[in-house]
Amino acid sequence: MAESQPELHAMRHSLAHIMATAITRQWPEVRLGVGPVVENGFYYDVDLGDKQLSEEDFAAIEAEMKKVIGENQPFERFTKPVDEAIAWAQEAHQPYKEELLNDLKRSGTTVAKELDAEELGIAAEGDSKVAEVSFYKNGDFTDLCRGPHVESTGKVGAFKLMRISGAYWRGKEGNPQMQRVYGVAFATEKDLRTYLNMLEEAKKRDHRKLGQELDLFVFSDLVGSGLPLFTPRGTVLRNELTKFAESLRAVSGFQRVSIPHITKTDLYKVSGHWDKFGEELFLVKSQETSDAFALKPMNCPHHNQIYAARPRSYRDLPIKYFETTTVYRDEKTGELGGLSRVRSISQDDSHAYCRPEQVGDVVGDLVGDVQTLYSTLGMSLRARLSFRDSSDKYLGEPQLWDEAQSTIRSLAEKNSLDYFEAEGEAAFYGPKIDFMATDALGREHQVATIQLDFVQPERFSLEYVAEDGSTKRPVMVHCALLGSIERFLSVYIEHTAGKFPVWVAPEQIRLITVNQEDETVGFARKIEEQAIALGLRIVVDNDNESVGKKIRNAELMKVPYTVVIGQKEIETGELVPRIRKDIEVNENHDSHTFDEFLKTVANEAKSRVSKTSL
RNA sequence: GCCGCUUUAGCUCAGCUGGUUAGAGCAUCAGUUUUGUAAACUGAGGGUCGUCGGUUCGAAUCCGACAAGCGGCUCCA
Repeated sequence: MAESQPELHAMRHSLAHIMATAITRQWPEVRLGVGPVVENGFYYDVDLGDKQLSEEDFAAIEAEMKKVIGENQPFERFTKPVDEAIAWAQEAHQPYKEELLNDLKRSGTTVAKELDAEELGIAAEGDSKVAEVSFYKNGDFTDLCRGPHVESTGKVGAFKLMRISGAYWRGKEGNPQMQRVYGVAFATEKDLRTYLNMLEEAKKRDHRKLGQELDLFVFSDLVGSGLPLFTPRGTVLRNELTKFAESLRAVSGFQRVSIPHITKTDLYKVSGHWDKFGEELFLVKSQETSDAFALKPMNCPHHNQIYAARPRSYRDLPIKYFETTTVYRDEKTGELGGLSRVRSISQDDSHAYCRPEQVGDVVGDLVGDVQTLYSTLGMSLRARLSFRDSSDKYLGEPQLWDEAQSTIRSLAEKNSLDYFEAEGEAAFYGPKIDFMATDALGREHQVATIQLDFVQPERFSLEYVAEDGSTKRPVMVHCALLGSIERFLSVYIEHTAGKFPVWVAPEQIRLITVNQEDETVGFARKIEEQAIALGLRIVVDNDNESVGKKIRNAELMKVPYTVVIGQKEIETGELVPRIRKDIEVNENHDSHTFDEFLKTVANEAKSRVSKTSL
């Protein structure tokens, strides 16, 4: 979905100016922040003092924007010496612009990230880094701007204002809060409609909505925000996905371990997490001892203690532990939402301890597992190789880093990953591979990750005895295939729109009885028993409702196979299954005996085929 | 945590500018019906209108605080 055409970029940028023009016409006292292009559109940060914009103002702003567009004002570029520009900003009562200009003058950039925190917004003194700055003018509206723009306001394609939100000036808490008005924009009316339709579709698939409709999970005010409770159906979903992930682990030689969900806080003082993530810890108080406890926010330190419990030989390595377990993080309330961001995070977590020369094999296996998992789920993958840059924030021996990074790079080649390298994205403790999965709507989500860790083995003094009798440090490899299972479910529910393939479907077959007579219900029960014996998830619907109504209910619950049972089926022992539309059927299901039908479905489930077209 | 919006029955929603016993559809329950591939019929139960406080003769309706949800910001080992 990346839009990279320079023209479209210019259109969006110009629309930001046009919106600022429109807002300035209506509220001349407006103080403007920045108005950049973002994915799919643009925004402008505005400060209207006491006046709070709301979405009700959109109609008026859009109308005014259309007027500006209709006026087809040319965008004129001109430059001013930087000091004149500052004077202009002061005169125009644009303090935010003035601040930007001062940054430009002093540092040659306005990018907050590139400026030291204490430098931000300080008036410039002495020599200027830039001599001149550029402006764009359309009609009466003039704005400090690097450009580029379209020729004139008439040439901006199609747009729509979308929403409004609070945003700190320059993203810094403590700075004045501005209002950010977002719009989307595309080259043509048609592209805009396509995009809006995609949003509609995404809304229909929203996992929170489907979670409610398909009875997958709930929240309770009494339990608390960010703590999802999984219903029987939702639990099936979770379990099938984790079972699959776990089965891949077993093949790669991981051993299952099991740890408590709390620990003395001392553990995190040793690991170093206490200082870095202390605020995210849920603290637990003992009424018995004076020790301070915490709910675990990650599993590695616990797993490390299993490794450290006895001397390890180079011959034992790699030692690989895995576990599907839940960690708890006291996320800020404003960050929580559906299953995407929760406070109880289940992970299919693993830690492998290996000799440096084994890193390639260990990571290679994991990369293979990630590929198998996501191709089975019908999602394409992209990998980001997160390496270090030249700064000194990274711990561990540089030589280890270099070797590991080149190992990772060659693995990416060998596994023909669709990858790119990102310098400076590594964790301070080691390089990593982050996987992004693309869903059915073309949205990309960060999912699995494989991280090398040179630091924790050091902190916990993890060792093994080498061939020559010396003591050495193992390298640790963290990996979660699904990542956060809750977040993964949110992605997967939206990817499939709730039409789960047979192997994950909470209910695979629904039997609908035509009436409630003993003979009919008895027959259905017998089929149910057979199905259960084959490991299938089946439900008999013998409610006192019309067949049409019961079909409808099964359809709404997106059950893959529905079978109506009446006199005909009892007499012939054959059935005509009703098959959910997205399921591609190779075999001829038309005239099956119940026995054959159940076996076919059981095989489909067992082989984890996803014969669905999403 | 910050800004804005929202919160009425299990679900989806109505309830005009504060004024008598707060409504609907679906769901639930009961009865009738014994049903053939996307909604049978009749009836009943169910809400201290998110919570607490305030204004008022009177609050679902106005104000405040808190909580939860939503959209963003920020953060994300």
